[in-house]
Amino acid sequence: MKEPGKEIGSENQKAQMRKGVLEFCILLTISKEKKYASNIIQTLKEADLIVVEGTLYPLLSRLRQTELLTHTWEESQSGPPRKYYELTKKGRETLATLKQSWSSLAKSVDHLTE
Amino acid sequence: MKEPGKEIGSENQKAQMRKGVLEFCILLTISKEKKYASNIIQTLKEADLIVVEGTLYPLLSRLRQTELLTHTWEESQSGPPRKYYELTKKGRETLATLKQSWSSLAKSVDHLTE
DNA sequence: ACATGGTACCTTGTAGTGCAAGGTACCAGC
DNA sequence: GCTGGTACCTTGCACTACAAGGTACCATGT
Repeated sequence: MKEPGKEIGSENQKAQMRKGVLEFCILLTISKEKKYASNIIQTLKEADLIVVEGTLYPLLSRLRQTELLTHTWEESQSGPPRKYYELTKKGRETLATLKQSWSSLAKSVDHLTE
Repeated sequence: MKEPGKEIGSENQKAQMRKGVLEFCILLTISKEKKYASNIIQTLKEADLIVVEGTLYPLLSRLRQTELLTHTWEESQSGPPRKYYELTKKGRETLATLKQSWSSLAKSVDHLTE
C-alpha cells in the first residue's frame, strides 16, 4: 500500500545523495578530534547534514567492526558516561582514499554538467 | 555467513557514493540530448561512472513512472529499434532542484574537510 | 530459408543501508 | 525514591543497485 500523493524524486533524491557520503562525512568529523554520538550529529547538522541516532549508531558499529575507529569511555560532568570515537591508523588511511573518491566523483559530475 | 577477508570500506564506499548521485547523473546525461540505454551507459563510462544494464533499466522505469522523462521508439539502421529517453518539463524542473542539492552537498563536505 | 551473431530491451532475486520507533541505563535535583 | 534529562542501543521496514538470466529483432552467410 502506497500513499497516493507519493513523494516525487527531488526530496527523496536529496536524501539519497546524502546517504552516499554519510560514512565519509562521519569519518571526516571524527578526524579532527574524538567525539561522541550526539556530538557528531551536532557537527554534521552545523554543516547542513541531517542525521539521526538510529542511523548513526549502527553505522558507528559497522565502522568499529571494520576497524576504522575505536572508542573509549569517559566520564561526563553531567549525565551518563560518554563513548568517544577516534580514528585508527587504518581509519586514517581509508579516509585519505575516500577523499580521493570524493574528488573523483565531484569531477565526474562536473564533467557531465558541462 | 561472511567471507573472512571481507572487503574494507574504501572500495565499497566508493560505490556507495556513486549510488547517491546516479539518478542525478542520468538526468544530466539525458538533458543535453535524447539517448537510449546503451548510449547512456557509454556516456557515463566516459565520465568514469560505471553503470550496468540491470541497474539502468529499472531506474529508467522509475523515472518514467514519476513522469520525469518520456521515451519514443526510433528505428535503427543496424539492429532492433531503440528507445530514446528525453526529459519532460517536470524532469527539467527536478533536475534544476537536484543541481542545487548537489552543490549544497558539495559545500557541506567542503565545510567538514576544512 | 534458416542458422548464427550482434544489438537492445527487460525481469527476478539478493544484499546492503538509512530511518522511524521503541527500549534501557545512568545521573542530578527536588 | 521519583522525575526529567542525557546518552546509548536494537528491531522492523522500505528503498536501491547489482548479478544473472531471458526475450526479441535485425543483418549476414550459406
